[in-house]
Amino acid sequence: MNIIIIDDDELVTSALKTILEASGTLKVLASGTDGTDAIKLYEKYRPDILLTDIQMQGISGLEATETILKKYPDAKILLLTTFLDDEYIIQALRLGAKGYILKHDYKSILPALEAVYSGQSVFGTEIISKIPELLNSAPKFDYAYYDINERELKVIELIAEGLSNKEISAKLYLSEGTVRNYLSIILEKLELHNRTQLAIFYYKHK
Amino acid sequence: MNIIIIDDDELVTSALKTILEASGTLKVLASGTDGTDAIKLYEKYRPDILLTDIQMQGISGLEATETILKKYPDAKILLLTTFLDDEYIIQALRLGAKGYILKHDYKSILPALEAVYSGQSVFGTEIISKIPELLNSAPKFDYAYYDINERELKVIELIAEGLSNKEISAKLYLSEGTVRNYLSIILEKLELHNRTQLAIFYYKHK
DNA sequence: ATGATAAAGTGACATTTGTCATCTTTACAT
DNA sequence: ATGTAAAGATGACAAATGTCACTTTATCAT
Repeated sequence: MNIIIIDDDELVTSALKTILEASGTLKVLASGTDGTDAIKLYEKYRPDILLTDIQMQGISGLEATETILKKYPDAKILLLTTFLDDEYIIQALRLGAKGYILKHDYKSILPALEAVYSGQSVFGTEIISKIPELLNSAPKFDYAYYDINERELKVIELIAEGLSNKEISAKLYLSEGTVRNYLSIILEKLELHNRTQLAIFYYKHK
Repeated sequence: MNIIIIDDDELVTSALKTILEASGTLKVLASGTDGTDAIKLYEKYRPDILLTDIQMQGISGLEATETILKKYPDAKILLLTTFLDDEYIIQALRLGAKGYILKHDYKSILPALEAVYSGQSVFGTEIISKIPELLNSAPKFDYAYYDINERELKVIELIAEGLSNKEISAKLYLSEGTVRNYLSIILEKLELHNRTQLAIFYYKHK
């Protein structure tokens, strides 16, 4: 298995090279210190796997991943990073990286490389279990931003359950007219035109 | 690394035992042929990893996974199966299995075990890229089941975009009255009461 | 050619929805 | 205590929505 290692810190790349090659199962073809190196070296060597840090000067590991995968969709890229950042993880999943490993989990690196080499994808257990949240919480509705208060929010939620104004008024101990007024105000704030659009908006942003 | 192997076919378990132990890095503590064995043997040996088939007589690998994880939340269970079945995959992800490997991908098994042993989760690349769909398409709307035809479906989609009957009629070159009739029929078929509920239904099932 | 079936339209109707201007009540800050 | 907001209510109204019973038109198998 031939790999390329990219990391900001040359101490890290050389340490990794030593450790990984000691296993006897792989060869480090080259190493670099930023996204530009990653792209150049990938094109030059076409390694089995590119092992790269995310946070780096200039072009990040994620940007490099995107560029490389656009040109070589089968590229196997394993991301190496210091911490679990939801944004990074979402990006990594969307782009199609084959793995996301924490640096301090150094014992995981070689097994992860082996698994990726054999065609699998490797992510931390915490990541797998968090995927549903990660993907749902993408846009997220900022009620405060739209100046929606508690009461109005309650009305929105009930509309999003498909209730009529009358049913909502009963549930909230308000008169039907009041509910209508709330709805009218909500629609204006959100720049929508009817309750159906509101329900749709709610499901798209929640 | 100590593991237990479960598979319907004893030929498979013995072959796996031979192949895997040849690596010199792991020991097969025991093997069994169904979900009951899986549970019993897991409790008896508490292996580092339980490698189990899904389809088996009696208690399936997924049911065994659920039972074991309920009692031992930290159990590392790697599922082994013959094909990619969306339902199985969803279950596996929900339950918290540490991996899902295809049997014919025999070269992946050892690396996957190593990666799981080191604390990672291993899933096929196809699975990772399909996760968004898998999680969204969980219940899936069977239009045919509800006896919804092409035209009606189109109306549903436009309502789910928040359009009014008038706008829909313009888009579909129908009269507004006809659109109203379609809606009325759709609501009856789906046992809903208004267009907002229909939009919600659409987003929940698509 | 004709009868059956599906697709589309009409008109009438009761409800619901959304908008607006205008109260009443309550709270509460000064 | 007094003025000013906020929360809630009312009533009136136009427009949109949903239901129903029919009619028209087209299609197509026999």
